[in-house]
Amino acid sequence: MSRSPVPTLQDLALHLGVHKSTVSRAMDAERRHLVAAELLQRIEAAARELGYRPNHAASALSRGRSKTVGVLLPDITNPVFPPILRGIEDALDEEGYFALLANTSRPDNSVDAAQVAVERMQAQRVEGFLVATATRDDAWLDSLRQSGARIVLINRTDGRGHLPAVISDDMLGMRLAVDHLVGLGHKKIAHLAGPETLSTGLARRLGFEQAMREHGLGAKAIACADAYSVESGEIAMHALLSKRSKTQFTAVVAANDLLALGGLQALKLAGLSVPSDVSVVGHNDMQLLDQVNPPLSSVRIQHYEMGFRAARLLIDALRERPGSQEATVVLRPQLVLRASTTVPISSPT
Amino acid sequence: MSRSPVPTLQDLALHLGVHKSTVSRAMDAERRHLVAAELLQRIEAAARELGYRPNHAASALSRGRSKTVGVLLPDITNPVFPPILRGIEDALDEEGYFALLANTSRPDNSVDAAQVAVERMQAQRVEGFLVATATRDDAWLDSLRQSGARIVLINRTDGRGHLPAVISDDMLGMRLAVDHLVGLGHKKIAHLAGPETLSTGLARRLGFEQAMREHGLGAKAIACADAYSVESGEIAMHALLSKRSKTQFTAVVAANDLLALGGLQALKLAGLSVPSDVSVVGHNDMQLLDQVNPPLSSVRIQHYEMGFRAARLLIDALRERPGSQEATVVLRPQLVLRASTTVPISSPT
DNA sequence: TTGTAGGCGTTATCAA
DNA sequence: TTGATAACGCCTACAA
Repeated sequence: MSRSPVPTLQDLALHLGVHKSTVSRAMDAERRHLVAAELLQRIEAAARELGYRPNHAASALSRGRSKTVGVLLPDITNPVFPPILRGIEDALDEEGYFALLANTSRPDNSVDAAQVAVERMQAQRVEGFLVATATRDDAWLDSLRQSGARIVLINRTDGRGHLPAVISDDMLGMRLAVDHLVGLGHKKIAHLAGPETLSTGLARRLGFEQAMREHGLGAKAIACADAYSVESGEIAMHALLSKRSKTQFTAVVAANDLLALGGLQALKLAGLSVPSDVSVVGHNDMQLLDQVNPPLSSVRIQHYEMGFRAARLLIDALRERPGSQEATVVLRPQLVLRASTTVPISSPT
Repeated sequence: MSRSPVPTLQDLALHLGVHKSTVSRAMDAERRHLVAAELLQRIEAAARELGYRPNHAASALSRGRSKTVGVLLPDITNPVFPPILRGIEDALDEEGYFALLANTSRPDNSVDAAQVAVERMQAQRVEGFLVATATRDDAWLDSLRQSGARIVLINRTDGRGHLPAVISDDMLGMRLAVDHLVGLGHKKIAHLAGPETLSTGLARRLGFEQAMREHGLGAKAIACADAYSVESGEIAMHALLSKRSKTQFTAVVAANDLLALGGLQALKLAGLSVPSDVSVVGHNDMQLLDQVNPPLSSVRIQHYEMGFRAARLLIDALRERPGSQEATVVLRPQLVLRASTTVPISSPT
């Protein structure tokens, strides 16, 4: 039968007694119309029969497009990223692209993990990058940009706004949370802030402060967690509680659900109950938040949509569709109310 | 300077006044020693200077190896898969491989999503497949196998054991749960089973039944959920409760944490408290299980390890390292005790 | 130790 | 509408 395990265009051509470039044309939707209808039929039949599979590497080499993009994220194990990735892949899939994924946060040499990943991706000739690594130290990102790579950021912007990005309106998210609590009657509201090295940590803290200002309230009670984790949230909440006699807060807005969860534990330990003593609002609305006790109110972010839109933006840019080039898309978050917020107690214990 | 945006071996060779095959050799760790030390230095310097990046498509075409494997899973959004994927990628990374990912469960044409994905991957000339789609209807898998593709299954085996796989010992997992409950004094134990169409659903149910048999206990109270979801768990638990006057169970083992969570809700609704009225054990030990109320005991599965080992197995097979060829690796689960189990009440209400 | 020649499978550009 | 030819960038003989 066929000499190689998987037949090539040449094999097909030989089999049919036509030239391989004719077969090549028949395989390409864009140029198929140049082939006689009857021949086209025969070619397609033969392709099916012999089990022809296009060789992507050859095509990539020949036309210089790999139909592949690099995706950089810290750790797919972090629950915010799966929906983002799913969105990315669904969008890529529609256009016949594949994602090459790299988890850049590694236990060992976390420093240049991103660098190394980028280089491997460049060897694969990815056509662009989707960067969701959310950290604000972007030395490698800068050099990547300067090398002329196409980049779309996800869930954060670069300092100077040079790069297109798809982000959530973090300021608005915090405003929604604060507005809700103020609407319930809270005046002393604390903030469990995320690390300032992360753009979300910073933006949400600023959003909190601004929202409080808009209501004419002070934003004194702020504790910064040094990571988005339950443990850090618990520690930060302890810090907040130690000053509570001064600040007298009756509600807490956390920069992240994990922090809120940690905060919940610290509150319980301190003998305070949620929401009757202290109301709590999280951020991200990650899965299973409705299963904790009490079910946690949270600011929901459109993770899937972020990924999807970012991938579309990148692909459009690769096609040089004008107008989508330098865009930054800002998605609206939404407050999801559950059982962790209520009217404030008359006076804090 | 260089004529193309990214220089090729040829460009480097010209720049240095040597032949491109010499440069090629210098770039390959395996053949670097064939190049004069001093020349090697110059080549490396020039490569850095001109910003040379190997073109993967070209080398893939030339040597017929894409350094790429396909990963099929239902949905990265399902919390069991991120650690598996992370394990896969860490293992692939070590060997310079990339994963091409496909989420095969799609809202629309879920039937042949896997087929389509496989074909796209074959066009990319993936060297093998890691299949974690856990469903037991494997028509496409069969044909894939027969086409001679290298495959390693994750978290399930095929019916006839034709394919190497990395799985968790589901029977043992259930035994751990049952042993624990029996040790506490429970005799009437119910099972919240998963869908029988999934290998894990079936295996865990069988494991449950066998474990009960070993203790001389009957396994009558079993309700099958039709999906691994909180809602299905709640429904199945309602079914169990409706017969409770007959079965009088004092403990429940769930095939999955989500089912257990749904079960928890149904129990609460029925006015039963966990663990004082009914003990509950989940399965998978997914994240945040320690945050629910009460913190759920669960059978922990080595997800990351499953992914890592499976990827290694595949790579080894690709290298035809003997002995690793047809292996099936069975990993041991572990019971993680939290607050959802205790001694049975003297007589069920 | 280095150079030469040919090919991997596809696409692009002409020419017929 | 089809065929011929030459890339694409790298690798692998083999020759020097």
